[in-house]
Amino acid sequence: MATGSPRTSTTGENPSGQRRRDAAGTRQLLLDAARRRFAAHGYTGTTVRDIADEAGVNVALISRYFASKEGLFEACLAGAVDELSHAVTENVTLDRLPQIMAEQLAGTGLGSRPNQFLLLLRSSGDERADQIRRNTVRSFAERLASAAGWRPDHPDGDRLMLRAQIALATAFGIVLLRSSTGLEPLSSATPHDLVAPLRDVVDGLLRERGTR
Amino acid sequence: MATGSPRTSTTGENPSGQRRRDAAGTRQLLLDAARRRFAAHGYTGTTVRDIADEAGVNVALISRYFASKEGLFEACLAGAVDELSHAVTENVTLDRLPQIMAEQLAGTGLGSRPNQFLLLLRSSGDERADQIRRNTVRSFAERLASAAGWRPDHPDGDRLMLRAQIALATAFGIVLLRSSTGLEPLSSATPHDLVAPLRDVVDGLLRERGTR
DNA sequence: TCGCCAAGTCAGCAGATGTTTACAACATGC
DNA sequence: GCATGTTGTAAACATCTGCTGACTTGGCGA
Repeated sequence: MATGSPRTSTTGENPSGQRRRDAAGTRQLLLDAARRRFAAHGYTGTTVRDIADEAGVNVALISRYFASKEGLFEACLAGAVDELSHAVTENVTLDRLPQIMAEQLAGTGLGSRPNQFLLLLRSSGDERADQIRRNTVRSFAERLASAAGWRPDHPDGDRLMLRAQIALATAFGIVLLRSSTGLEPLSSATPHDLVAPLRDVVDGLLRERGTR
Repeated sequence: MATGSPRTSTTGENPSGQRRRDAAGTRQLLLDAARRRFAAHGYTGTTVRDIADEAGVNVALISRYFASKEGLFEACLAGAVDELSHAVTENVTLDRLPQIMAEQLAGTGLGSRPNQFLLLLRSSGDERADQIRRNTVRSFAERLASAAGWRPDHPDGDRLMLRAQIALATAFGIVLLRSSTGLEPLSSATPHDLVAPLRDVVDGLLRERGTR
């Protein structure tokens, strides 16, 4: 795997297109490497030396730029939350949801897209990071529930929220199975392969058939 | 939390009902503690001293009885696979599936039931253990697919298998969300709460509506 | 050109971690 | 009682891990 996206700078580049001394660029290299490592091996399964090596950067710079391993993890989480929140907008409709989920779960954008989801499932033991994780997951569940007509004071709202959370669980489970086991055909499924089954799941869970 | 189930022996017990020297009992204490720890914190997030302390046993006995931390993990995995295979029988029907899933996911049996599922998602880095995990997950997916009419040479069998794997992903995702985030109402949902949504998921994914 | 500060390197510390080794406590057969 | 094998304990080990402090190197403005 590559050591990360090439640094995009306008001055001081060496022949390979990378700057030799570029704080922002180095920071980003560390973030990218850390996201991959944390997502793949979890927090405790990743060492700062692993990250530094993958980024092609000295270990001590992690402490310099992120204060600590936990700081780096929080930065990764914040970035992932940011991108995901942008992808799954606040006002989703049930009709568009399966397509969005399929693209996010199996998106081919650098192959780094599913990492975002995985990060949300990786506990670091750090209380503040876990708080971010929890809030993010809850926020996503509420967006799903809203798409199904849920409102904070909805009568029988718990039932709908539970179903939204189960739909979210399906998404997380798919990412996890794809990354953690080589389960086929799921692991190689394209967004196009996933959208029809996901539509059936979403419809089955969230499409109201009366109050049932 | 208790240090595990009381040792069941017939001789040499002390006043508290526990034998002071009982290899099989100690082994079991270690297995129970390890299952809880591994499921809750993952392989790398669990130290042998954690396990030994929770079991109330000396650390060195892990090496004695299981050769290594990896050996202990494999033993945990084998036990979990055993219990789960027994719970989800080979010939399941689509009708009974939601009830079985709900009970396995939210079963109150000691509160240790969902751990089994979690263990299947915890990678140890050990190649042999990961092989067990993969094979087990694949076996479960095939049982689900079979319930939906899938056969090894089924025409368009991949489509059905993919859907079965997504159903399995839902199960794993639910366990994960329940344990990893305190997401409500999902985390407190009883088997009874889960069975209706799960039925909708299973029906939506696996119940054939013609060949579609 | 030169001084200065940011960016990067290097070695090492203190604690944690998996494992081993030597030893003590106990139960059992004689 | 005593020898013997089993069970449990304690300490130490080599290595790994996160982090730090002193140092070097490079780039930029004066």
